[in-house]
Amino acid sequence: MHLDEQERRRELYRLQAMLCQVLADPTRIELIELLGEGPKAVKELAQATGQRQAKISQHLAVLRQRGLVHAQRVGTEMHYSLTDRRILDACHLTRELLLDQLLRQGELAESVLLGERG
Amino acid sequence: MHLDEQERRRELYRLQAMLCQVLADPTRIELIELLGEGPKAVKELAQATGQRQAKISQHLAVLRQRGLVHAQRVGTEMHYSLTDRRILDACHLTRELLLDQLLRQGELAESVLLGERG
DNA sequence: GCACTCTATTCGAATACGCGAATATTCTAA
DNA sequence: TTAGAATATTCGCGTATTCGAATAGAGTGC
Repeated sequence: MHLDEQERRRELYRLQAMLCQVLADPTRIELIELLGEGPKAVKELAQATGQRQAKISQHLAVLRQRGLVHAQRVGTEMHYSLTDRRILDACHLTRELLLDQLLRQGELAESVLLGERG
Repeated sequence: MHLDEQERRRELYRLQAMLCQVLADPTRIELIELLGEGPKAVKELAQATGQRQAKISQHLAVLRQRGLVHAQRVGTEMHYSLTDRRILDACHLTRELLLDQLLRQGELAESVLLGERG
């Protein structure tokens, strides 16, 4: 299989979209943030997030399949950790973007309110 | 409505997930990259991506609704541009992550092959 | 072996998404 | 006002995702 430049670029976009899809879930984002503090067992994660264990395992499976986290058995527990701490950077960058958006929207809302008053 | 610390954080995760969802489509990523070069008309974007106009408009609508791009009418054309160039940074960071993942997987594949041979 | 803990998977239903096709809207020019 | 170009929207279908509920492993200790 030989791909020309454009096809290669589009294939990359496709994979990148799949990666973003993994980050497109609030529970998974929270898991990534928690694992940013260090390795944690599933039970801990379930407790910290307040979600059912099955749900956490499901999301961890997604993160695992996409290679974002790594699992290691310790007795009966599974300890999960991030495979690459830059995953956190990506999360934080998108969060910054989000906060700026919210700020802008806030300004917009404010100006709208001012406009209504004027 | 008053939210405690944890609820506020989870609300932020929810919004962040929505933002990532927008980035979780190859066509939209390509549009963002193209708009990174400067403002472009819908027709140009359709041409550059090789996709039908309706599809491009649909994706632009998503980007617009989420505030990632801004549209300006010029005659009969609509010129789209990025509202914040850091959207590009976010895309590039996730792409770096992806490339490293692919590299690691390549190394893994290589070691598996070596293992098979050994 | 059995009981217990921790974790993973499967299933089904509800919801959300992406797409093509068709249609509608908006502007320009004559 | 009619034609035509550029863009937007709607609709319907196939598919993917998420969740809870239930169930299945896997490891430990007795």
